Amino acid sequence: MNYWLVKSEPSTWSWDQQVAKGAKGEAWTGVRNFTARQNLVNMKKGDKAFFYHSNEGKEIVGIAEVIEEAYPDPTDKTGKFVCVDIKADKPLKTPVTMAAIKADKKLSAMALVKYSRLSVQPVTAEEWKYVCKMGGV
DNA sequence: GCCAACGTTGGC
DNA sequence: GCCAACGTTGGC
Repeated sequence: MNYWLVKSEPSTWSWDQQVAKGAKGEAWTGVRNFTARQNLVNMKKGDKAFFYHSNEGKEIVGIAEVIEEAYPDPTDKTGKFVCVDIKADKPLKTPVTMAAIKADKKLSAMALVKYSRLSVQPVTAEEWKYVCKMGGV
């Protein structure tokens, strides 16, 4: 099992919208970056991903699960990019903010801090456990 | 709304 | 295949 972090601006696609989709989930489309694309390709069914709100909130708000592995992104006319399907798993009791992550030595090496522009990032098992604990999950 | 960081594009 | 220019992202 691998862990990931996906980012979305709530004005474009929010955690609440993801939750509303329920168990059938939703395609995670719109990735137009090769590094992020590679991470999508590496996702396996059953992997978990933090759901991060950028711009508004700037915090990890929930946990999603990969329910369909990478396939061509229907919103990409060039055919170069892919998407996966994810469903909302559970929310964090306490959202973990960017400020909290930056302030914590254990998390200061997270891709979220180092590569803030990357929209799909890997998360280590240690980081995963630690953030879950911070989030009260 | 500004600006730094960085990925992508295209000319050579 | 290098590198400058450009565009986009996202924190502040």
